[in-house]
Order: sequence, then structure tokens, then C-alpha cells
Amino acid sequence: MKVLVIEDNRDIAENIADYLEPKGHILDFAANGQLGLKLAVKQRYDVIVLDIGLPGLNGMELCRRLRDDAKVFTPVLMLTARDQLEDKLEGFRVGADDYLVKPFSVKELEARLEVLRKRGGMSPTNRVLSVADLNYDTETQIATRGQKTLNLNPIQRKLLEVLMQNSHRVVAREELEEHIWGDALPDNDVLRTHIYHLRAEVDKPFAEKLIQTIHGTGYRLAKN
Amino acid sequence: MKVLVIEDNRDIAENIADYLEPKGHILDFAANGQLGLKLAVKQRYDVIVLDIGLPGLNGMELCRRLRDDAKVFTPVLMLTARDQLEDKLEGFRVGADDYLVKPFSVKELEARLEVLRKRGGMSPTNRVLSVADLNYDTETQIATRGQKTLNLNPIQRKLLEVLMQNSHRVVAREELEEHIWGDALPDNDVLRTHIYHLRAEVDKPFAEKLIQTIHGTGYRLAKN
DNA sequence: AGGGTATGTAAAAAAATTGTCAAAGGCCGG
DNA sequence: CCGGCCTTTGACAATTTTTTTACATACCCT
Repeated sequence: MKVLVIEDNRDIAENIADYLEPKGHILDFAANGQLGLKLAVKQRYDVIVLDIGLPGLNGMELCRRLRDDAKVFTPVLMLTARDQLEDKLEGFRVGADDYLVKPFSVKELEARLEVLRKRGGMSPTNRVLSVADLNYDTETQIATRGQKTLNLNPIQRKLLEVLMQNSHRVVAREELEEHIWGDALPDNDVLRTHIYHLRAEVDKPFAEKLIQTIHGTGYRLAKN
Repeated sequence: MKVLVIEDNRDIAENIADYLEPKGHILDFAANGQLGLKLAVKQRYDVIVLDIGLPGLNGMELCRRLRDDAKVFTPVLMLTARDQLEDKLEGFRVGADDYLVKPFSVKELEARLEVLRKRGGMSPTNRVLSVADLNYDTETQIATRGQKTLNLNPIQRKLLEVLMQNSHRVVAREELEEHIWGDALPDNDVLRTHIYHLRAEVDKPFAEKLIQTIHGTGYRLAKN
């Protein structure tokens, strides 16, 4: 697997190299953003490991340019410090695919890189779904809106996931029911109550409402 | 499934290839518009994937020529950048059938291609219908005219969809009724009221009226 | 032009859908 | 077995949609 590591910290870079190179992976290193961007565009990599806290051209901006300007969609795994939750979310907005909090285990890094490579960069299964200021991490199953962490139960999480993955369209009531209960659909519409509860968490405390009902059809979660 | 991919960006093309070819699909690639158009005309494809932002002969013009000059009606899926909404609408005007915003998931691309292939180009069911400055996205079910977003209820949406899909001809009253109520047609003509309400949204606030009455027959939604 | 039918307009009633909430029932871990 | 969370039930309110009704206007034909 061909990996580009954009990381200014020598120790971290070395750690990664020591673990991955003996396993037969081919690594390129860039100690700053400019070089990293250049390599990412010129060469073809399976995955890119990108530290957010870079000097000079910062990681976020790099990622944005990579996607928007250079049209390169190689999967990007961000490295973030523990206290950079903000940045992390912003990261997904600019097109990152996964993240790891420092300090991390190289072993886990490798596992995640493998997953990203298999998905080929364009899978719909981004780890973190993001609509407006609402975010949902499909792995930790933690949802946040703005600063607040939302408190969701299983059904609400499933609802949220489906709605966020399909925020570009209306999701029919039957479709939602099917996602939650399979084919053993409930006779009365409990869904109504669940949407109500979900709204209480997602929309009630905020000015902008994201969950819209399309009367006679279903629901849509989107800005505006 | 035989697919023609017209895309100048090597990475995107490669990503598509890596995902679709192992699944048994046959892909042809064209890195520029001229070659793409030539292939599209000479060969027979199930679907065409077309990047709008091509150098030289641009995607929009290519699509127009394909439809208007070469009379080739192979379904076309456009690839557009996030900020090209304008272009997208223009795209449907020149005969594209669906679109995907970059970056997109290859998985979703495949799903959409399958849908397009099944329709086989005979059904004029574009995702976004467009007549003059009126647009209706059949997936989000959002209708806009000019800058304004129209507020439609289920019946009005159905009416609009049928009328826009058949803007080239007059749609008989019975046909409209059948589309809305199936075969349980209402005894009195409620349709009149619904057309009235639809007009209130679609035409009332604008100078140019799009919904025309053909006395004794039905209605037609078209410019002029 | 004028009668008859078709269509436009508008308000109000009826029906359907959706929102709200409290309470009951179910499940699981301690 | 208890307590807490999750899910469902059911009743009612609020909202939205659909139909009804009534009258005005436009169109077509002789």
C-alpha cells in the first residue's frame, strides 16, 4: 500500500515509518504542507495521513485545496490533538474520511488505513456524517450539534444516521420504518413519536431546525 | 453494463475504474470532450458518465450536441462540482438525466448508473425537471422558480411533475386525474381547484404564466 | 350576439396527517 | 427483585391537505 504521510513532527513520522515500512508498505513523507500538497497531486497514493497542526499551509486548508482545486479524492486520514474536536469536525467538512486522536497506536493506524484503501476513497460510508453544525460519528455513535453532545437512544441514532446519509433527498416514512424495524413494520405509526423525540434532541434547543417534514411523504434532514 | 466515462481528471477516472471494473462492468474512458463525443456516437453504451468541467469541448456543449445533432439518447449522468448548481440546471436543459456532486461515492455512482440503465433512455424521467426558470427536483421534491422556493402540497407536486414531464404536449384532464387518484376518479371535478391552487404558487407571483389551459382538453405547462 | 358548457376564483367545511405528551409496558443490568 | 432506560400506546391538539360549494368569468357554437 502506498501512503503519503504529511507530518512535521519527526518522532511521529519515524514511528509510523518504523512500523509500516517493514510490513512492505511504501511511504512518502512531507514535513510541511506545501510539499505534501505537491506530492499528493503529482503522485498516486492509496491513502494520505495528514496532521492537522502543520506549520505554514495548515492541514485543513491543504485538504480543502486537494479536494476542491486539485480534484484529488485519495482517502485522507487526519491526525488531531485531543483538544481539537472543533478542527476535527471542520476536517470532515473539507473532505477528510477518518481521523485518529494523538497519541495513537500505529497498529490502529494501519487497520484504519486498510479500511480506507478498500473503500477506495469514494465510499458513502464516511466515518463522520455532517450536516450544517450537526455531526454524527458512526463509529463512536456520538452525535453533536454545535458544542453540545446529543443524548440519543438506539432508535434515534438509527433515524439520525439514515436521515443524515440521505440529506439530499426526502426519505419516505416507510423507508425509515424499514430501516428501524426491518420488515416487521409496526401497525400504528410509532415513527411519529420517535421523530418527535429525535427532534427534541436535535432541533428543539437550536434556532435553525434541520428536520423537515414533507407532508404526505416523509422527512428530510437538511439545512434550510 | 457498458459505461463511457468522459473525465479529464486521472484520479477520478481511476477511482471509478477500480471500483466498477472488478464488478464486471466494461468501461471506456475519454480524457477530453472530442474523444468522448466520438466514442459516444460510434459505440453503444448503457450509460455515459460526463464531467461538466472538461477542457476544450465542455460537458454541457457535448451533451447538447449528442442529443441535438447526433440524436444519441444514451442516459447521461453529469459530474458537477459543489458550487455549480447553476450549471447543473443548465445540464438538465441540454438533456442530462441525473447528476452527482463531487466528491461522490463510487457506490452511489454505481447505484445511479443501474437506475439509469434500467430506464434505458426511453423514459424521460430526469431527476430534475426544468421548464423555463421553473425547476423541480424529483428527489428532494423541492420546486423553485427563479430564486423563490415554491410551497407545494402532495397533489400539487404530483400535478407539477406530470405537467413538467410532458411539457411538450397537452395533458388531458383524465390523464392528470388518473395520475393523482389512480382509477378511483372523483365524480365532480376537484382537479379544477387543484390546478387553481397550483397556479397560485407557480404562476401568480410571476409575470410569465407557464400553465396554460387548452379548452375542452386539458393543460399544458410550457414557456410561451 | 346569446345560450350553454367549461373553466376560474374563493371561502369554508371536511378529512387526513402530523405534533405533542403523559403514561404504561418491556427489557436489562445490578 | 428493583430501578432505570427504552419503546410503545393512546388520546388529543394543531396543522395541513383535500374536497365541497357557490358564484363569476371565459370560451365555443350556432
